[in-house]
Amino acid sequence: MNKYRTHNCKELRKEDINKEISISGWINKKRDHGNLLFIDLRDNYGITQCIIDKENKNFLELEKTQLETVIKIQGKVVSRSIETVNKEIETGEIEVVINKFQILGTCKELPMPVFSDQEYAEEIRLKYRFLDLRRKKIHENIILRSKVISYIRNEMTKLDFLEFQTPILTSSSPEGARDFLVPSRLNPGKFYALPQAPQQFKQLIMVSGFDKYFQIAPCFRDEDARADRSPGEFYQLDLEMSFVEQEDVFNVVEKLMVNTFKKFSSKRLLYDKFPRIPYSQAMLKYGTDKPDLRNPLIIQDISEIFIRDDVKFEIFKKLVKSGSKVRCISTKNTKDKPRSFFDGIDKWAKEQGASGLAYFTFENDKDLSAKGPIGKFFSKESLLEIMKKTNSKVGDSIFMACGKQSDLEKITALARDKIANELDLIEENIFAFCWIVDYPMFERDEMTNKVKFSHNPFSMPQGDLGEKDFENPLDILAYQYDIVCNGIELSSGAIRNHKPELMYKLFSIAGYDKTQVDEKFSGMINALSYGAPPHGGIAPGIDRIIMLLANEKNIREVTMFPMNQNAQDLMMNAPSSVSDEQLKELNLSIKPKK
RNA sequence: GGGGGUGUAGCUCAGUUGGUUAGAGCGAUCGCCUGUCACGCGAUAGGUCGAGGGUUCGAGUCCCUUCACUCCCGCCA
Repeated sequence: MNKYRTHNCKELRKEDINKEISISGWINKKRDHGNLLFIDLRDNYGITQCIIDKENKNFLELEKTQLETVIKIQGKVVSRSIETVNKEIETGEIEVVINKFQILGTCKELPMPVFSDQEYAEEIRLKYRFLDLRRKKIHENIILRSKVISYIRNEMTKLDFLEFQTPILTSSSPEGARDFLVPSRLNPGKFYALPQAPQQFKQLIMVSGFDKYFQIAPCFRDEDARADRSPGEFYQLDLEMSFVEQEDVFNVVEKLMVNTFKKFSSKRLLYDKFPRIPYSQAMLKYGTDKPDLRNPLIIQDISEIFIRDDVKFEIFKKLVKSGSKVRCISTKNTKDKPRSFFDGIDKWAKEQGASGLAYFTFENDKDLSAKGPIGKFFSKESLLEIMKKTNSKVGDSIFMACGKQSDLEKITALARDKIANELDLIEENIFAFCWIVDYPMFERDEMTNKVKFSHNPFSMPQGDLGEKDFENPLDILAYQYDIVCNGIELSSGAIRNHKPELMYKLFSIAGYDKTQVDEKFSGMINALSYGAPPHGGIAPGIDRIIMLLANEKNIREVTMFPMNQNAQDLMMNAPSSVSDEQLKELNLSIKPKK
C-alpha cells in the first residue's frame, strides 16, 4: 500500500463508510468551530471534507496549520446526516473523521489566496504561477488543454498521419516575423534562429516521401503580445499532406475541428460545413479577413450614391470624386434608439482615429426621408437606392464612413463589432467557423510601394500562369486559406508551390533574385529540384482552440507558464543577464544602452 | 515606437470640492464557539498611498516627470 494515500480526494462514497483510509492533499479551507474543526482537503481530483474535534490529541496542532499546507490524513469514512450533505462536491455524502495527520509540506503565509473566485493582478499570478494553477478554473483549463491535445493526436494518428519532431535550432528566414536568435559557439559570429513554424521542414518531410505528417509544434516569433497572442512561443497543430488539393486538406481539418469542438464544448456550431468566403469578399462585407460570423451586420459599398446629383452631402461627394469610397452598415429597426446611441458610435469612431461615422435613420412620415443631422442631404430617390442596396426598411439606420479603401476596411470592421455589441446582436453560445479562401499571392507594401508576398511565399498560385499574368501580379490568387472562428484566426495553410522554376519566378516579383533565393531557402529550393510531390497543409493554433473551448478571452488563461506582455517570465526571471564567461565563449559583447 | 486604463495593508477594493490620526472585506495573530461547507462573534498587528519633483498653510486627492502591469494600434509571411 502507498504510504501517502489509499484514495484520492474525489473517490470516497457511501460505499466506503466505516473504512479506515488515508488521503493526502492541500488544506483548501478550514472552518473552525473551536471544539470542532472542518477541513476541506483538496487534490487534483476533488475535495473531501474531514473533521476532527477537541477529544483528539491532534486537534490543537491541526487547528493551527495554515491553508495550503500539504498533509496526510488517516481516519474513518462516515456518512453525513441528511441535513449536512453537500451536493456541490462529489464526496458530499461522506466525511472523514480524522484520527491522525502528518504534515508533508509546510506553507508560508500566502501572497494570494488559492481558495477564492476573485480576480487577481496578473503580475502576482504569474510570479506565483504554481499557486495560481491550483485554482479551480485555470487548473481545469490546463487539464482541458491536455485532453484536447491528446484527442487531436489520437484522431490524427487514426487518419494515418505520422508525428515527427523537427529542429528547434534552425536558420533565420528573411520573410515573416522577427526571429529569436541563438548565437553559435562553434561558428563564431553566426546565429541559429528558433523556428517561426516548421514550414520548410514539413515540406521537406513531404519531399522525403512520408505522405502525411503532423506535429504539436512549438513556434517562436519575436513580436509584441496581444490578449490572444503569447509573446515568444505558442503551439500549432502543424500538418502536411502529399498528393492533395485544397479540398482534401479542408476535409481532414473541417472534420477534426467539428469533432473536437463538439466533444469539448457544449456551445452550438453554427455551421458543420464551414462557409467559404473569398478574401476579397471578406474584406468588403466584413472589412477584415477574420470576420466574426456570429455578427449579422454586413458592410456595403455605396460609393456610387455620392455621384448622384440629388445627393448634396458635399464632403463625401468631393472625397468620392478624388477616389475615396463610402461604405456603410445598416442596422435593423433602430429608429427608437436615442440620439446618444448614434452620437456615441460617432464619437467612438473618432477615438479610433477615423473621421467619424455619419448616420441617419429611414423614416416614413407622409413620405420617405432620412432622420439625423445629415438626412437632409439625401433625396427620396437616393434613399430608395440605398435601401435597395443595403436591404434596409423604414426604421432601419445607416452608419457610413468615407475614406481610402484600407482605412475604410479598418474602421468599418471595428464599427461592425462595436455596433453589434451595443445592440447585443452577438449570440455567445455559438461557434461560427468559416474558411477564408483565394488570398492574393502578392500585395503592395503601403510604405515602400513595392510588391511583396501577402502571405506565404511557398504557396501555389492558382491557375495556369502565363507571362501575361505576371504583368499584374496583384491579381494572382493563391491556394492559400485560413480558418476563422468567432473572429479569431485559428490557422492558415496552403497548397504549396513544389515547382522550383515557378518559385524563382514568384520570388523575382517580390524582389529576390535567383542567388538570394538559393542562399536563403537553399534547403527547400534544392529539395524541390529532386522530385517533389504536390503537397499542402495547414497549422491550426492550439492555444487559440483551447481558448475558445475554455471560453477564455486571454491566451494566458490556457497557458501553463506564460510570459507577461513584455516577454518576461516573472517566476523564472527570464530573460536574465549571463556571465562574461558565457558571452566570451559565444564571441559576444553587450553594448551599453544609452 | 504610439494611444487608453490601472497602481492605496499580504490579497480584493473604498477614500467627497485638497482639510484632523487613510478605511472595509478576505488573509495573518490571539481569544470565544461541537455541524460547518464563503461558518459565526470579539480583539490585535499590518501602509514610503508605485517612485521622484512641484503647487499649497496643508496633497492619497491638483500639476510635471518617471516606473510597473494591462488593453489596443504598429508588428505578427
